[in-house]
Amino acid sequence: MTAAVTTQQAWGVEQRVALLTPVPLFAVLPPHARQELAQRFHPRKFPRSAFVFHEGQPADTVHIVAAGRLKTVRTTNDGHQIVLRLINPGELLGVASGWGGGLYSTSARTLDPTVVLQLPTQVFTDYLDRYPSLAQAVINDLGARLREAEERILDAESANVEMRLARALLRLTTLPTPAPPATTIALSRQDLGDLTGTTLSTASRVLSSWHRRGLIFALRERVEILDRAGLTSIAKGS
Amino acid sequence: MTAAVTTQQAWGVEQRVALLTPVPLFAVLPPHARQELAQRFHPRKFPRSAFVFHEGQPADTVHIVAAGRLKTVRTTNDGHQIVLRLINPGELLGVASGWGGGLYSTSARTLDPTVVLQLPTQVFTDYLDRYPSLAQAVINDLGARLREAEERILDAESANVEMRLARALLRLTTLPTPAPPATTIALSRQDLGDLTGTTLSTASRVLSSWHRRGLIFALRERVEILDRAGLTSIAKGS
DNA sequence: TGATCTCTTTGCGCTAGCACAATGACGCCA
DNA sequence: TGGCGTCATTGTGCTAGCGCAAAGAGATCA
Repeated sequence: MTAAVTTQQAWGVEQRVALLTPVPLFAVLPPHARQELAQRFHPRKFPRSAFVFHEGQPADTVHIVAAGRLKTVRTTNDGHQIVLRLINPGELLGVASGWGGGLYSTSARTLDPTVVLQLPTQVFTDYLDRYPSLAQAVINDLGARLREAEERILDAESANVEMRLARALLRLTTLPTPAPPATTIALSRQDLGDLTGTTLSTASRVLSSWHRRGLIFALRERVEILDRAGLTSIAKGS
Repeated sequence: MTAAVTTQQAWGVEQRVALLTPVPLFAVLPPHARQELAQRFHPRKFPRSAFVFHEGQPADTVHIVAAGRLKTVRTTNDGHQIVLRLINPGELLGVASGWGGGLYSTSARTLDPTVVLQLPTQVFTDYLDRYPSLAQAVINDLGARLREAEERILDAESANVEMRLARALLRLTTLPTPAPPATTIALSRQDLGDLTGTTLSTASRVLSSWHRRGLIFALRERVEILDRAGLTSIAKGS
């Protein structure tokens, strides 16, 4: 998953292909197409907390995360930050944001030092035209993201802060493998708040309370889940 | 837009094609493909307040609204209703809901007497494979819906009830033509509440207040916008 | 080993808007 | 034209959670 991408030079063919191989979306491409595509991505490194792009910029690039993590954020008029999506290695970014010569509707910012592979949108759409299976895979992906977004709307409009936070923690550790749920969430209280539509203070308060109750182990920029069942019960509304 | 579809019998070739012609998504198809596709849609009529499908059912059908209006809704554990999307004539439904043999994640219910054209998902994906331009159009559409959904998340998590309601009214009358904004919204207070994540009571209270202030004209199951600028100012947070 | 910076905890008052509920208006059908 | 069902209005508490703010841990770097 997190390939050994630590230097800036040396992007050999095999290395490039190796970065693309684990990406689910490109699994549908025949090997030679994947190899060709790998050549056209342009790798870039970003430090922690850097912006990969800003809301309002022309959306002319498709990005894929090779290593590290990103968040997409929007800032409201009154200075509020909302985290709309977290993006892990292997995931695509900038596909929905703007298509028809549009602008990015969010900003993208790194959570860790991150390597991103960038591709001109035009090239990507060419591939979509040539490989219907890739287009179908993209449709699949967007459909899944749309369902996630609707889930979030539901949460935001009907669940209280405790439920939203519990659901977020569970989701963040369940994605997307059907196998063993993770146990650690590496996010600040601020980011957890921005992700659940609450404030730093409230998120901190709730997590502290859960820590005291033994549901989680709360430390700096990290939450360890101790009692999954307990959180599930809170997520459902006690 | 609302073709003269009032009888249940008599679905001639021209009539079927006429239903498909104004659908933006199918504009990219060559005429013969559109004609062929028209033959495979199965038309169905629904009375007001009827369910076209229920959350949890297998998502094996793609729907297109020929006349009338639909809403997609979800009911929360505590009996709350949330309206996730309104669907007007010419729009597609069931594309994102379930793709990979999934289930509908929402229920779809008519707001008016409605005619829906139904197509097996399998047939639709076949067309996606054969016509890359259709696939691109679908990707476009999903992208736009994703941006709308993110906008709604933003609203839900950062705006107060007045702002959310004002924004909803403005959006409902602006979509999607760049031309003259409409002035009437034909929705009950309940639906407006379910659409903005508030209650019937609160929606009613706010609209009454705006009515008194001359911003809107509020009557049964209908809102007329009188002062667009005033609403815009509220939408931005006064 | 401090100095400093970032992240977190916690207290306190305040209010938006929900829950609950009764009453009133409108429209449809026989 | 009266009766009934649906939709809307409005009143009265009550509380979840925000805003503001100060003080307390961990990290990081020289």
